[in-house]
Amino acid sequence: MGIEAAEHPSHDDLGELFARVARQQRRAILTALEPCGVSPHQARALRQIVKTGPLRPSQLAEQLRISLRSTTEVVEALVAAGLLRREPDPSDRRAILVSATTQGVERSEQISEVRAAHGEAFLSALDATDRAQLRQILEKLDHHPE
Amino acid sequence: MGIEAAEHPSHDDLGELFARVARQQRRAILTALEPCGVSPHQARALRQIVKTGPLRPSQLAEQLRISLRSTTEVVEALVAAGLLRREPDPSDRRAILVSATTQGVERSEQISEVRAAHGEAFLSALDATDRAQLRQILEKLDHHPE
DNA sequence: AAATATAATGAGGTAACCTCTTAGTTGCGA
DNA sequence: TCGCAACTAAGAGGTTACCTCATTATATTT
Repeated sequence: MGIEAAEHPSHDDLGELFARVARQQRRAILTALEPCGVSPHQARALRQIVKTGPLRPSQLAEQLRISLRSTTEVVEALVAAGLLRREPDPSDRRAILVSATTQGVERSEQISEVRAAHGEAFLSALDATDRAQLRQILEKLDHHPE
Repeated sequence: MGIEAAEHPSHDDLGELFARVARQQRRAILTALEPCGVSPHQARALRQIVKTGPLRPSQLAEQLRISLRSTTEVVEALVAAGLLRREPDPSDRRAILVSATTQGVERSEQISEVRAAHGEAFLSALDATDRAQLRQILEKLDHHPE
């Protein structure tokens, strides 16, 4: 198929390498985040809300690129933890708005610190150039579905 | 905490971008692999066995960087699908050797084709230079735990 | 032979998703 | 203004890809 595909298995290998590294990263973050009492997934959602302000679940889903249903779930967990709050959306009674509680904002800051302190273990293997390159490449790979 | 952390959220963002792209990739592969009747995880294990020849579960675990228990699981599924075979290891009766069946080898080839054909949707957004860079960076990030 | 280590598996759990269905609410066209 | 399609979120239930801890069978060391 590809010209060089037979010589060295570029595509397949790269994909698997990527998947493997992603798995390792996920695990590292999971461990680093443990003392914060939130999963990586929850941390991402919390962070997004803190960053953008109150959102509807559907908007949050869009921004996190996950399904609406999964968003409901994550929000639920964060509400239970007292980090998010659900309020009715005044402009549409079908909808709700999810916003961060004071505790949520604090926790989000704590999470950022923990991540920074932990060096994001993972990314600390890269210098600034690598990180910039990686960012560029990842941005090419990040498909916004609309 | 980092000097530039306040100006542009380099670490955190990059980590999340990475996670997001990884998730998208996982989904793409999952879909692409559906007609092959194996999950991405299973495909990786099968591929490894086909590539290296018979292995003990513990060796496979090491190579895939997953726990022994998870390996048992994946092997089980592939044995059930008729793609792998368990045989006693003649040199140690506690151990078994996992090897690919003829069907397993064929399926592995089919999987490679499907992946190539599907363009690995994901990686096709990158040119050769990007791919080479990405590979280098990922190799720096891939920690072999020993 | 007894103690210890090792190989794999059983039991059971978690995170991070998913789809399909259900239940209000809205808004629009007849 | 009545009726219905469209939309919002959540309930029900499933899947993938992991994990740890306990158990069983064998091997190795003492």
